[in-house]
Amino acid sequence: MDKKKDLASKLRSSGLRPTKQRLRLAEYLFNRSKTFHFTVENLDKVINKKGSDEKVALATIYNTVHAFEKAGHLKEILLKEGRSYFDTNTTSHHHFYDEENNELIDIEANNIELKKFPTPPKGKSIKNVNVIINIDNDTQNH
Amino acid sequence: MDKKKDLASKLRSSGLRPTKQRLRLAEYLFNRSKTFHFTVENLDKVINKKGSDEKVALATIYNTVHAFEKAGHLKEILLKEGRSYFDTNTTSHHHFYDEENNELIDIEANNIELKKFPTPPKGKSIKNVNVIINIDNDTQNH
DNA sequence: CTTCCAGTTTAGAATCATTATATTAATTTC
DNA sequence: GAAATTAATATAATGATTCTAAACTGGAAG
Repeated sequence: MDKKKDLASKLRSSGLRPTKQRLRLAEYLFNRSKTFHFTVENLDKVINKKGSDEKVALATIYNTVHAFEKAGHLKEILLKEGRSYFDTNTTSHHHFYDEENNELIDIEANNIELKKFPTPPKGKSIKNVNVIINIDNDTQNH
Repeated sequence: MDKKKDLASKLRSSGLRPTKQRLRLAEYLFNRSKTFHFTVENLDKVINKKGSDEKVALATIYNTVHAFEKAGHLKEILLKEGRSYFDTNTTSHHHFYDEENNELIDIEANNIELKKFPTPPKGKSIKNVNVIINIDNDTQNH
């Protein structure tokens, strides 16, 4: 199957040796039709669920996720302190965050437009813009 | 001096007993002309710098900062995982974040306006919007 | 093929910020 | 003021993440 080969070259062209573990994680993360959000804890649970063929060490999952992030295949999302969230959608976009259900929903970049735009301080330029819209149940009005 | 008295009633009206430690922290945090950003580590260093009259336990600093946050006197800012940032500016506003100098700069809410605005999922309403604009040195162009 | 070795994986220890615990101290209430 | 409640403290515990040092592997070079 040539999906495996594609992954291997994706890794290679990022300067990452396509090891068994990286391919396994890459396959889980990238061989799907829709992008998604996850934590390292999630990933560990899925990859190392009981009965799975071969375990991948937690340290390797951390290493790999960071390597993928550095290579631009993942984006980190800052949501709450104490836990890192990652997104396989690496295009410029934003998020709804539903704290109730601990759920993240993508907002396409072109669905948010900053009308006014502040000038960055002298000598600095904008690297990226990060919008998180926190949402609530609106049943009981506060 | 009636600043102290003001602080005490500020605490009391938030349901917080004006203890020595809370007053000390409140004085440091709120009796100043400009709002600012800090971490618990910062605060601990300043409050418990050697030679200071009386130490405040680190746990108390955490408790107090959280109590102040809950009472609406502080806002938490999510910047990088692993460390919480707080802001004494509790009005609705946004931030530039200069990762180079690890510096936060306020952007007034009315300097950013979302032109298009996505509709939140059914049954949900917007609680707050959080914009962080990451900035870079623009000397060497990438 | 075999050898070799830089790059990887691994288990477990270490770290760091934060939170919990259990005791002591300070405030408010009666 | 004494009792009751809330807060402060030192220290231990936690939980996510990073470090370490040893074992392993992919793939380049013979």
